[in-house]
Amino acid sequence: MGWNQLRPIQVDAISWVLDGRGDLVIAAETAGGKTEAAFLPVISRIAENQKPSVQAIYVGPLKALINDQFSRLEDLCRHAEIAVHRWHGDVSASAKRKLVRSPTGILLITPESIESLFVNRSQHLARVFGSLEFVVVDEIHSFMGTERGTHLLSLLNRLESLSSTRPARIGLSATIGDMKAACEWLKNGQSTQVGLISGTGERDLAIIVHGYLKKRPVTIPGAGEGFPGDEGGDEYAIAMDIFQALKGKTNLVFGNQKGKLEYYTDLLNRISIGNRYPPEFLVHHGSLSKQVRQAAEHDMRSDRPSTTLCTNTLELGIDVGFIDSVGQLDPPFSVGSLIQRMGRSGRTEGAPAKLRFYIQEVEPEPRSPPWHNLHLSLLQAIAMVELLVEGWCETPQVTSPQYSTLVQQILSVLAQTGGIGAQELYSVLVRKGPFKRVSVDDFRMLLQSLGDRDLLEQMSEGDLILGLRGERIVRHYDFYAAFATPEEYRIVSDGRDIGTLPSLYLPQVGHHLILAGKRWKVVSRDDKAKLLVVNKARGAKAPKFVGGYGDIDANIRCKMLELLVQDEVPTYLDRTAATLLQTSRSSASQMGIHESSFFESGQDIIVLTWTSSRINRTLELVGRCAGFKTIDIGVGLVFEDCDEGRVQNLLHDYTTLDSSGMELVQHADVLAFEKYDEFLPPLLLAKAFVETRLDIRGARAVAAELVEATDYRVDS
DNA sequence: GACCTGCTGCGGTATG
Repeated sequence: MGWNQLRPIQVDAISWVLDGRGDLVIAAETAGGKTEAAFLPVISRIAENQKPSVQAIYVGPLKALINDQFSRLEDLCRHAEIAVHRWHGDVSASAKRKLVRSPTGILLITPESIESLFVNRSQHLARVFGSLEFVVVDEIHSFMGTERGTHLLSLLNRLESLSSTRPARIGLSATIGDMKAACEWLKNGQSTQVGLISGTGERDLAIIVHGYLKKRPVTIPGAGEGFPGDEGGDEYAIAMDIFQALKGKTNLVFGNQKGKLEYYTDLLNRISIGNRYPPEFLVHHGSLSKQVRQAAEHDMRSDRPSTTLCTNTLELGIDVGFIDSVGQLDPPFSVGSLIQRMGRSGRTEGAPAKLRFYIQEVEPEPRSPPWHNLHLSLLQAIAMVELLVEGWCETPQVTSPQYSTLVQQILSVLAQTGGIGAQELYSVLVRKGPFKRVSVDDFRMLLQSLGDRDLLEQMSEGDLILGLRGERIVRHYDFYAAFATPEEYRIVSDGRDIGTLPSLYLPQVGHHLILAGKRWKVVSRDDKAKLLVVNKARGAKAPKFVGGYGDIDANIRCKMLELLVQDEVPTYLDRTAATLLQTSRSSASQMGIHESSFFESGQDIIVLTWTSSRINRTLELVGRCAGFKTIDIGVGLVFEDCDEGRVQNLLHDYTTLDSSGMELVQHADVLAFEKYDEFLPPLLLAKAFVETRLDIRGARAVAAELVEATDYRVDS
């Protein structure tokens, strides 16, 4: 291959795997040679002793990633004469039939396609995977703590039980906060030891944080329309700065909201044309059609400069060629995400990664609540940069029992076997599989509930089989994924797919729309085909998508508070950002943030907790449960129409209460989040909510800290 | 005040 030498992680992985020392996690940055580290020894082992069975599988989270790895592995395997196959939704049925007829070598596959094998080709599985020796899982950090991850672990467990010997698992991961958690995830309760090989990836960073203050429109009484004040901090100013800094080179600008990225792409291209410059801004996200996305990817790899505004779609390792610098609109939701995004720039030897933040704050009104003066977005961005430089990164939380995914796996095993006893079902999925925390009683209750809803039925001799409704669910092609997706309409122009929009926010016929960075007018709507036909137009309105809240780690909030009580101004802030930080510090000191966590605001009490989203969500429900009107504001909570003493008592009482959290559930607005939650009995639905959305122990610890800090102040 | 991911079998028609 023209390589001069192997990298250290490759040398270590080769001896680990060739010595047969068992399961392994390999952690290194993107393009750190992880794939070769895993596959060089795997290929050696297979070449020694080829069998008429798939001997190694590679599981990847994306079709595009599988396609990339497929070409790389084909090159590596050519001389060893080992076949490489891929299996995902875009692979032809004939290629799939061919593999099933004569299984060999290495198979690259998605979790959903493994699921489809169990449902549609169960009679061939023992032959195809009877001599499976290696299971390689790529990007395991993207699976940890998600439904898709639990789904995958269940499938691997079922797959491995078909093989005569237990295959070795090799996980490939980006660096996460606690690598042991990745080893534990891969091991999934089995008694094996999991080795860890980590690559070091120190790089120089060039970071600047641009701050903007958007003035509120000033309304003069009697003048009717408000008119804007100083134009310095609005979206146009931000776009102007992006245009000046990024034009003429190839860059990525990450954002958190698809609608906002569409808006900025349109604005940036208008600015380009207005300045007699080619419109070279592209957009890339999950609601754009495959053709639109591939066109953007193609442009990025070409020599022509272009800047692509994107979401996490371009965060994982898809090849987009050389990227000069990375922009970030608003702070992202995790440091891990920031590291991955930054890692996409300056991929040449010795070149620093370049990162530009664009953070817009809005000027508070005279009667705004006090935390509006703290410029929380800016604080969050700075906190994340500080944590990144310190080398800290989140560890994905893997805690929940995932009843929704268990429902899917029960239906899948029933489809695979045609019928099975309840005890054996329990053994396959719970005792040996990833649902170990589900008790026998809960499992029985779940089966009962699925029986009541006609998903399954019990025959007279005791075996469970699919019910009529269960049969319908399993036979629909929507069954294979463990995660839910909202209902969408396809947006089509001239017979070509542009993208999709959620049914919830469809523009009306005759109205305008920006999508794929272009302007459209809605011509017609077909509810049966879920189709919106559009034509090119001059009018424009940014699209709206369905969204929720991002969970933020406690450490980020903690660092935000730290920044408020320090004096030092980081060197990577521009002038406005530095001024805004000073303003938030003086507001914080005026509030008395050093002395207390409790603040009066009108009739309300504000408690600033500076902790995780999950803890705040829990404390919000604790308040509601005790009859308070409580609102979660991200960095803390508001207790409406209240006084500090009552809040203190509430928190104090909560620290002494020994509760499981189940009493909080009835005060939550929504309980069902996951795909098969609608089939759960109420008790399990409540348990799932407590385990995945709340943090009972954390909330109690924070409540105790808040109360103790107050006691100390009163005493002294 | 959020983002992302995945998917089968079929019947029809065109091509070799």
